[in-house]
Amino acid sequence: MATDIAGDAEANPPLPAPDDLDDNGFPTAAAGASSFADDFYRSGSDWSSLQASPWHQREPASGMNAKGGVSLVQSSLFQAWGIDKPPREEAAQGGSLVQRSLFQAWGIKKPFREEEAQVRAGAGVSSPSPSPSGARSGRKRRWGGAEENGAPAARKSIVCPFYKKIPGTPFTVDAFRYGAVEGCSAYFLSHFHYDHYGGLTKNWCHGPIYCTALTARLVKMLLSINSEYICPLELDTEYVIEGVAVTLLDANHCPGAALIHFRLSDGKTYLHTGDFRASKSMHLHPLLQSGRINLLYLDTTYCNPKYKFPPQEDVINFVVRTAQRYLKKQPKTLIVVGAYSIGKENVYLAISQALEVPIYTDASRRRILHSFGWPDLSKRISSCNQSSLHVLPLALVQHEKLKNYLETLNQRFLAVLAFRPTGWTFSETAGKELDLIKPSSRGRVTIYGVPYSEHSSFTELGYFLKFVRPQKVIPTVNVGDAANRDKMQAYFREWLKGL
DNA sequence: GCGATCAGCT
DNA sequence: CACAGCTGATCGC
Repeated sequence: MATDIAGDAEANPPLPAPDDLDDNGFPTAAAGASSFADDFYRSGSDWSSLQASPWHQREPASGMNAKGGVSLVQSSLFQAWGIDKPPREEAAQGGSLVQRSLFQAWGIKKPFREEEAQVRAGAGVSSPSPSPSGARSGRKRRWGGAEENGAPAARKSIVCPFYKKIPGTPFTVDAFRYGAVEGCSAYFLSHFHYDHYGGLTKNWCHGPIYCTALTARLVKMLLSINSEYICPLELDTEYVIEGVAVTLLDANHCPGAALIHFRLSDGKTYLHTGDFRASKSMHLHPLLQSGRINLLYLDTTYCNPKYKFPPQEDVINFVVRTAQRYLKKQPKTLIVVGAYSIGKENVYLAISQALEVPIYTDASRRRILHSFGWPDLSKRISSCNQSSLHVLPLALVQHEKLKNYLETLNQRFLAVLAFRPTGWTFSETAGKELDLIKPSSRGRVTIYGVPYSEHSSFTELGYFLKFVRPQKVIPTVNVGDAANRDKMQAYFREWLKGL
């Protein structure tokens, strides 16, 4: 059979579901709303090979515990496959985790959901938006905005889009802004960036949140989520959750970011990339080498040939060399790296190591960075702003603001050299040499935009798809625009041709 | 007054 | 362009 791609134009529409569950195991939404299958087909795809029995009728997998929750079936896949891996901090102290109920380990008193504990209609999801697919003139999707006619829509009125649901399971990924999602009893968080955890507040009460241990620490620390909802999972360790084998893999994105691998009891395997940068090391992972992926949820942030950028290592070398050059010319130069809450750590860590200077940043970021538990990073963090390396919010990396910032450090520095690491500024100079990057200078402030991306480039996406050979692909980014969806689907088709 | 969310902006 | 937010205004309590 030819590879099916989400969005195939000549796909046949499905028969209407006979009851309140569609043939992928998702409850059909309230009247007027769309089911997973409806939305999937509407986006133009053949869904026929993904039939799965409804989740609430399936037999639990053998590893599932009596309470219908979670049990650990293998302590580590690396262990199981005889691959050497250094022990992680949590794993080292939690050896007994393997045998114990994870509910107990996480301090959960009772399972969140028994079979009948379906989300009540109207509990958190009110009547559906008239335009659920939200094609909004190229703007990023907004949630819960007032619709055109009449009174402002109730909050949380936007339903969870199908591409955040995992068919045949009661799972969603990065779907926290829709209140209680019908049929969902386990909410996965791929990584701690706002556009993925948005909607998670201290009042969260819709079900357990599964994520990596590092992400779990951030959720607890910064969002004040009741810790009984937070379920940290070790990387490369298979868990059985609601009868589905789940494994988190390093996503090579920001600290704590994970790919999520699902193996259903009927043998279907799905991979959700969250946000990721495809890398060679992923090709070595046992779970991605063995067997085919039936369905791939793909981070398509840069799924366009105009996005080309070098390996992160090359960019880091460029940044370090540039910093050294400026310091030689002017020893009283302040080096600034712009960054969001988490991500880009390796850029300033490399500068810190090469120049042998500590990393200064404000107290809130220091707290976040220390929470990673990375000794090489922690030991270089300083609370003294006399260091010549500062990490600032990206919003501050502008000429006027850096000029003001320099003045607050009265005379300690005479110039500022700042870096904005991002993927998309490089689209213009695509294919060019790093050394051709021209900084923007104004007075004593020099700013370099550098193509340091934590998402896959277009070519890396191509390599990844050819390696994974998914039967179907669901893009998860830039899906608001139909023309763009079609373009991406054409790329997928081309990459997978003949595989 | 307070926390959550929104439009606008980068 | 569109990353992953940030700022200031507004909403609901």
